[in-house]
Amino acid sequence: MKVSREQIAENRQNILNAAGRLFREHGFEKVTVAEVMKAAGLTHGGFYGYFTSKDDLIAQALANVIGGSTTTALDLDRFTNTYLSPQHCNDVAGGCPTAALGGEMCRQTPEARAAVTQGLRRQIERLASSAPGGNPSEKRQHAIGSWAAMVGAVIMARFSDDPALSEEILTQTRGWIAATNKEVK
Amino acid sequence: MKVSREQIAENRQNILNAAGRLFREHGFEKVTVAEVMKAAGLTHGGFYGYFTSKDDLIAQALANVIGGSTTTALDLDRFTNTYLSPQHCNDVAGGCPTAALGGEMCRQTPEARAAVTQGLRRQIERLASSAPGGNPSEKRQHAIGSWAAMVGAVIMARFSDDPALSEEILTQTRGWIAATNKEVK
DNA sequence: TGTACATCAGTGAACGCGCGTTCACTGATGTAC
DNA sequence: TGTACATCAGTGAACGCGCGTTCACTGATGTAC
Repeated sequence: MKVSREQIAENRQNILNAAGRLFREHGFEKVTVAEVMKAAGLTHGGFYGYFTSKDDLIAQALANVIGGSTTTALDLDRFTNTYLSPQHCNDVAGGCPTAALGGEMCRQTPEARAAVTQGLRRQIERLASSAPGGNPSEKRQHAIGSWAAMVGAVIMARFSDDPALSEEILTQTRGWIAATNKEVK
Repeated sequence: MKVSREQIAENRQNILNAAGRLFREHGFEKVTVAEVMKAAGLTHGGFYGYFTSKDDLIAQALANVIGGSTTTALDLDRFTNTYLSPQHCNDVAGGCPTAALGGEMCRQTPEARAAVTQGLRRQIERLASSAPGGNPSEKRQHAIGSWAAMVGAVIMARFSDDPALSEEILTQTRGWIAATNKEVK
């Protein structure tokens, strides 16, 4: 049956949100179009009214979850602690898309890669504004280095099958980033 | 037709090597059993004489590619420069399995995760031996922090669709790690 | 404002393809004599 | 050492399932009068 304009917009957003969570949790390949539609409260047949293909959904879901975060500057110390917390590490579906899907991104369509590259640029800029360092170039180096360490640490903490090792990776990386911050300040 | 014992051992190794490369390049899901067998010079029907399932192949291919590297200590400075080089960044199929597949590892079988966790432990120990720091605990923190940064940097450099940004991420992370090393020495 | 009708979002059955897995068969290997 | 035969790794056709995608149909929406 036909549906109101507002309902269409809401359904679209529901599909994108559901896809974003499911992709982060299970990866692009393991998630089916039917699962996404069901999670959004619809049936699979309606999918192609919203997207031209599954790849199109992937690109738009990434743009949605990345574009959703604000452009506000971040406090690097606080952000680091939140990012490297056990809570974030355990919340794959609701956590950082780069940590959950970054490894698969290099195999995605140009559209999808463009969306996450834009997100990467913005993230570096947000972190650089509050990074330690005497000049913009030093700040940027700190932002890139600590962002890389955060992403790598969460990925490794997540695949380790030993909780103690996972915990150690998060804690030690936090300590390491904090140490580099102090030294330059 | 039956085949000599040596040929069996060689075929098995060929399958594991082919799988290791294909998985790193395309991800676990996109690679088919038939493709792996073809790359190893065999037909797909013989696969189940070597492995009980595709998941079994994944676990054993990971153990093979990770167990293959030696336990020798690494020079952290030199290793960092090699790891964060454009060559390594471009060689997905022959490069670090953690960077290529780390993001998908948390969704794999317990056997596969056990193999890569063992590899992670060993890698930390190898790096820690040559890491800067006054005591083993400081060395270990440096090893973990810089290893996380290397993995994260290569992942992000690979998915960025802008070569200049990729290059910057590698270079800046290299510089950042080098800076933290000097400060403590 | 009320009514008739064209539009079109959503439904669910169906299609076709590809993949993991199975199996009967083949013929080289390696062993027993 | 040579020969006959049992073994079993490899082959390729086939199976069954699941997934992305299509499509004829439905019925609520929103517009034209």
